[in-house]
Amino acid sequence: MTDSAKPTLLVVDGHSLAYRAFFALPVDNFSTKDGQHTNGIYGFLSMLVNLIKAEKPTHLAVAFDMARHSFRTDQYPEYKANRSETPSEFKGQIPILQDCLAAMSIPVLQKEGIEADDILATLATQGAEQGFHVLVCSGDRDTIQLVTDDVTLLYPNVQGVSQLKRYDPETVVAKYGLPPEQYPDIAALVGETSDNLPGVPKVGEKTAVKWLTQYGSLDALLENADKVTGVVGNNLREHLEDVRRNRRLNRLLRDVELPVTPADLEVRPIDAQAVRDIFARLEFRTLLPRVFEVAGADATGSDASIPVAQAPAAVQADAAALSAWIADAAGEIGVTLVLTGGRPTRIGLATAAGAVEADWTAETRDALADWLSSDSPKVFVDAKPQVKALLREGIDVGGLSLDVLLAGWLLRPSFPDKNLADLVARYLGEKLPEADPTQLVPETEGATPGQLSWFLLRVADALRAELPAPVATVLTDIELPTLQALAAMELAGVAVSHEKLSTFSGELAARADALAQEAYAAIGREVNLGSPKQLQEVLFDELELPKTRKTKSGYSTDAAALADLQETHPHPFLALLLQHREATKLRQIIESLDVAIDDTGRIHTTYLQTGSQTGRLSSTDPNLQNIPIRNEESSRIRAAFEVGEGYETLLTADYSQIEMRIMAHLSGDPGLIEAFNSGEDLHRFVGARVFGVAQEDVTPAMRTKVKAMSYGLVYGLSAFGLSKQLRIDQSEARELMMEYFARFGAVRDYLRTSVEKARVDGYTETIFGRRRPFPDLNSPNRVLRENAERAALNAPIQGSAADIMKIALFHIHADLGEAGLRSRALLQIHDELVLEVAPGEWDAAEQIVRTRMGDAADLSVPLDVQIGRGPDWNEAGH
DNA sequence: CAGTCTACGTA
DNA sequence: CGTACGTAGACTGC
Repeated sequence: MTDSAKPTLLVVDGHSLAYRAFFALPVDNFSTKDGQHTNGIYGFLSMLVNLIKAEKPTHLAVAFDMARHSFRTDQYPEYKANRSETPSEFKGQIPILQDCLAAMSIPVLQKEGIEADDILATLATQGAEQGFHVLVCSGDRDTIQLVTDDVTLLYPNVQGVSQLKRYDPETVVAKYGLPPEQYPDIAALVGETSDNLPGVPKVGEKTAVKWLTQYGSLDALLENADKVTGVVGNNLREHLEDVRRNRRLNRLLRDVELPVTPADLEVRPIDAQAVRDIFARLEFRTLLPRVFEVAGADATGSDASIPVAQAPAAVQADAAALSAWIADAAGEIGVTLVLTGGRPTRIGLATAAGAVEADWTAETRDALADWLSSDSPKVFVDAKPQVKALLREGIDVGGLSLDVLLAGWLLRPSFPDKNLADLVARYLGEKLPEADPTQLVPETEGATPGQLSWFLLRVADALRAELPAPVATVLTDIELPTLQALAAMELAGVAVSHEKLSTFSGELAARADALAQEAYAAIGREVNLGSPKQLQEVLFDELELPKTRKTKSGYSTDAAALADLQETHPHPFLALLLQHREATKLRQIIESLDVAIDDTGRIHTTYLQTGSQTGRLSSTDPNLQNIPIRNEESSRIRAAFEVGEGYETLLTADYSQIEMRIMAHLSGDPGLIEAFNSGEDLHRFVGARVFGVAQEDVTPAMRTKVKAMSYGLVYGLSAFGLSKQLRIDQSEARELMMEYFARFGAVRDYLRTSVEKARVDGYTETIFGRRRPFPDLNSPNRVLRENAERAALNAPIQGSAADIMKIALFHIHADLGEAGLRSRALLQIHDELVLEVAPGEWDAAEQIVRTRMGDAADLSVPLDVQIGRGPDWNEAGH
């Protein structure tokens, strides 16, 4: 057998190489947004990928040390005792690295009481015996002893892990003057500082090699120790035991009992979906294609090794055949509507038994309309655009029993799958047939609408099996009804006055220009006021103002920082810059609204029902949930949102202090519950309790403080944060918190226990059963853990509020429809709804809104609803 | 041209 | 060192 025909076994010491990578790569460049350090993981995987690419191993494993103690420390407690504590930033990366390796289907080996190098030694020995060419990759010099004609050592250079030096027997002899098996003898004499193994004083490699050459072996040298002359001879005689101990400890075990043999380590296909998931979480973008390249997988689609799944061919049908097929079909039907420009063009239907599809024509529409609006159960993937398209066709879809995209989001709100292909890969472990858009004549045909329906039906089964009962209830009782209300709201849109917007925009543009000119004059040159980088030059170099809060690439020029500067080092430029920012920001918002107005004078946002991790909606294109409200100027923007033609007025309805009410309910705090039941001003009530004064004696300053505290609680506020927010000493903030909790102790108890419960359960839960996983609550990384704690504290509160608003919304939508009213919901801004009320319908609409919002949840405190009325959003909002 | 950073609007 | 979002412009790197 020639060498190149031999299988290659690559065994890697994961711990030592990741540790080198950890120190070689700057941690700042390798952390995720939320603070997980990834430099060790990245460096290791990067090296491994290069190694696999270069060496093309047929068999592969990575070994890890298990804990600090091993049989070596049992024999010699001081072994490696001089090593400083492993940084916790590194420790936390090891389990994640092992998850990565698992996703890449690379065996991870570790064993109690055994070091990684012993596992490498055992596998190398077995591998060589069994006809493998073995590559050992380790950062520990003791592995040199493993080198033979069949075993090559890859040893990292000092710089890090990017360069590996190859050691074969010749290289070892060239470097040390002795064959590999004698390297431990050299090491025993010289000692190994990093392992806390002292050798013979004054003896280095040169002397050790000279002696070993002269006497032939370590045993012979030790026997003849009395013959060695000089000071070093004396040292040797005085340290014979050290040398014997070193030699005993640096011998790697070659007979560790392992659950695998080299033959079991054959390279297997990676789990493409798992790799994508974990790399997404670690924010490894460039590494992903490299891993897929060496794995021979396709980075854009699913794993190449997973065959494209086959769906039964869909029967091409006409209107009559569709009607007949539906009449025959039993149970749930998967529905896929192909849309072009928001209009249906094709439809595919499927049951487990088979699929059917047709072009969407007037005939098919009529054949399907009754069934589509009936209660007969239908499953969709991403139903909202399809429901919307059907609404355009005059069909109000009924029997919406499942949307697999929503179900997938409820299961994993952090990384929702984007489409059916993702879901098929994750929940069926199959690859959805997709046409390759880069090929003119695609090798694989994409699935047809009927086949897509067939797949989505199977995904639905798999998802249902995974949905915990409370989460399934959230899906059917909250999300699906909400989806239909949202579809109608998006379709309705909101009327916005182009005239009002463009007038205002023009004024703002002029103002911004004037402010910019003044600002240039104040500093004697022109800069791009929108460039933080250029502003930093002006502020900190030219004006020599004191440095502000650090950002990733310099110092902050945000509004808070500029306001601070203005207070300590007033300069006209600062105020002008702030005003310019304000004017341009407003103008941006106005412009983005203006271009979104359609030819009927309305703006149609898109609500992302899977856009948050807490259960809230988000709004895009344009975002109508962040329309300014705080200052005078912004009321002019809101005034541009008007009641539409054919309608009488806008109605706004918002929950007051819903999150604090949920806090009162969840904590059961008697004081807070009383506060809400008393109907008094919450912050006045709380202020009176906290400061021990009568309610009428609560000063505005007191009210501000408890208000900040109350809101802060919902977000996991610290004394530090509170002091910053209120611009008071930390000690005063701490005092305030103490007083607050002395009066409202159940709140603190609730917050504590809810995080602890989440730590054990791994997730938080809203009042209605919506869950959000929090794996980082047990992270060794403090930043990560504490971030997770604050988010976990907030999730049930924000999430329950979102649930309540959704429940209110879909009931309002349904009630208005059932009452035969034309009035309709238009916007949802988390705790506020905006409706358009038709002439003569005010009383009925207001009654529905009031009742449905007030009764959306049965809490131990009332849900207070504020309703406003007016011709535009500004007036209605007051 | 795509992705990141900074800044900022809302609840 | 307070949660949850989306968007814009400047900048960076391919």
